[in-house]
Amino acid sequence: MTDVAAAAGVSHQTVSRVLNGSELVKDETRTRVLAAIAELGYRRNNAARLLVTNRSHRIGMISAHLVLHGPSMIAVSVQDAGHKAGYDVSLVAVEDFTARSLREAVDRLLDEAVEAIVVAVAHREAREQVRSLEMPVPLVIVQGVSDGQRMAVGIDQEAGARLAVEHLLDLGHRHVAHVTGPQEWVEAGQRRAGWRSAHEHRHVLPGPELGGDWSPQSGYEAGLRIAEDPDVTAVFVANDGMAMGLMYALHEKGRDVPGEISVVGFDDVPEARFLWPALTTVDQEFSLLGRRAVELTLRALGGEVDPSAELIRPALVVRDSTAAPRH
Amino acid sequence: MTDVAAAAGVSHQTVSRVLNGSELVKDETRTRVLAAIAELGYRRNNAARLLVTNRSHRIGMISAHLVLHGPSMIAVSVQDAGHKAGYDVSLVAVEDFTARSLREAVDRLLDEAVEAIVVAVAHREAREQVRSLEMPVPLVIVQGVSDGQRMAVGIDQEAGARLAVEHLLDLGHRHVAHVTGPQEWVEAGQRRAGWRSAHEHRHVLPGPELGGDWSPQSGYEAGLRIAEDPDVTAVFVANDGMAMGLMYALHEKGRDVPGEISVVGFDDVPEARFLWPALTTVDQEFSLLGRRAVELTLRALGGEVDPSAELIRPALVVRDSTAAPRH
DNA sequence: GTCGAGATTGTGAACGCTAACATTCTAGGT
DNA sequence: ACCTAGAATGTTAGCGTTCACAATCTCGAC
Repeated sequence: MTDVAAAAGVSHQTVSRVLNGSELVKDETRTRVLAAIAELGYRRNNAARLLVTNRSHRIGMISAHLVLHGPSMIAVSVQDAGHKAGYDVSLVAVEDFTARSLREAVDRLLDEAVEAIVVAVAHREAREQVRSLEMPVPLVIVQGVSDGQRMAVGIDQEAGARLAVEHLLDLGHRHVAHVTGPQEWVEAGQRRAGWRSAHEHRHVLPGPELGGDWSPQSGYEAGLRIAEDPDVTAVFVANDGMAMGLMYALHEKGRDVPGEISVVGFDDVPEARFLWPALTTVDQEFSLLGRRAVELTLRALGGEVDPSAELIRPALVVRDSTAAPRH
Repeated sequence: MTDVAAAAGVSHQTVSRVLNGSELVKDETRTRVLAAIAELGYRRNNAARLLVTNRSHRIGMISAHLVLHGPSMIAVSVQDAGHKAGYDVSLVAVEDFTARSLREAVDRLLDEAVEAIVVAVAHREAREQVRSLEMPVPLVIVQGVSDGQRMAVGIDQEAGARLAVEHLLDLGHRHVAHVTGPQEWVEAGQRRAGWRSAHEHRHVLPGPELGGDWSPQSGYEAGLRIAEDPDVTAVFVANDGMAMGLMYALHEKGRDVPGEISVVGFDDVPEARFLWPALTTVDQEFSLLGRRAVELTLRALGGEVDPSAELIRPALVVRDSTAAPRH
């Protein structure tokens, strides 16, 4: 900066003013400074800047299971929205949810001087651990939150599940079976709750419930069991990956979808449309979620105390894996 | 730091020494300092540190198309490997490959004081643009590189394609059709080259070539055309997503896979095993790629000039979408 | 006891920037 | 010509570290 100042024949402070877009610089001086900057290929040192201003323009994000569709979409979209708002976003992926590994993740982010932390981990355990951590910066929760919750943005999982189940019930199915996600995930619990409440609302008993772990393999195993049960005519599967595995098992056992059994997934992964049959599923608008998360973070950073945001409503995408039951 | 020094009754320099694990501190003093640190909840300011040391312990990565399987796997694995090596990694996603947007991406990273930049964009245009940029830090290319290339790590796409095509030829197919990726991607070109060379090697003419853009939709369109051509008994599709679309089209047209037509994909996405029929495909070890990229970066940072690494060999995963042709 | 080498600790400056205040221009009014 | 308010610019200090060197301890050998 001193060099630039010398080259332009001004003081370093004037250079600083130009860089920060101050009004108090004569146009002619500004031009001269800018020219010097260009000529010298000068770039301002952000470490020094951060040191004195204490503003890093960086927000941190903690994620997990980045191989799964949802988490990775959220990570990308937060990153993107952050950039657009002039923030860098640092991502750290955790592999388990012990107090220790979360503490480490938070510390790593704090060391990077993040101004806020976005937690996109829908694991119950993780959630509690993080909450209990002392946090010198605002903390925003993404994913698996409930309505009205402060400092949190999310998609209404329960509503999504209800959409799926009601669609099936409307088609004339007596009840709907459910393949759940792992119950440690709050989303899994919420989708399950939606499934139950949709049945209750119609005063019918829900179909059988099978446990899964999001993986196609676990869906496959659930499918094998469902194929044996002549009573099941419709299944709501907690994500598209498992739905795929399940349909594979049904195929393998010679059960027709949707002729004998209707299937609804959750996520609307890009492949869903090209499964055979094309999968009816629930679409979650992840990119909007990311934007909302950043927006909320910014509000908190702006001094608003414990802002909250509305849940995003998912939408049902009806394709070919669902039909009325045959009698 | 001054506070800690005061609390421990030493000078700030001694605190600094403790923090940096210097040997020259009496055990007793060290203990006292550590206690003071813990008590005051002190954490060292990295901005100040960076300012004086000029080492950011951060490497930058430029990616694109993070929704696609390959790019996102690579991003995650570089990030991960970087962390394990004690580096933070900043990711910036570019949306197009103009000189301007790449310049911006690089600038953004340089502003974050990255010590090296990893470019994981397999777009020809992007590649050239980046190469032409003045770079004050080492630049490592990941993806779509060729053998022996300096400062680059990659997976041998051509070998992978040859594996796929030879498998089909070995089964007795006369020749193999190919659905390509977009030709702006160097991977797409390499897979295409592998497809051609496998045919040449057997002294047979390759089957028809259809253009795709990685999307299942484009695979679907290619599938529609292939379904009409009675001459095609085997297709090598440049990625699994398009293979899915293609198989969907074949189903729709009543063509049996693999009875009438065999299909091989590329990527081995987690869903591939659960397609119906389960997809034969080529597995790329992305996590290894990420590790190699970081390793190479570290070597360059360590002063080695233009280090190079071997290409990673992909593996064929044979499942149910391929079979011998009927006569 | 005294000296000196090595161990341990301390001191001051510097990294590149911005904040706060001080100084110098400039132009309009008298 | 002279004053003054506001515009434009400059000066100094300090952000929290580490580096280079200086100062002080400690302990064994004489």
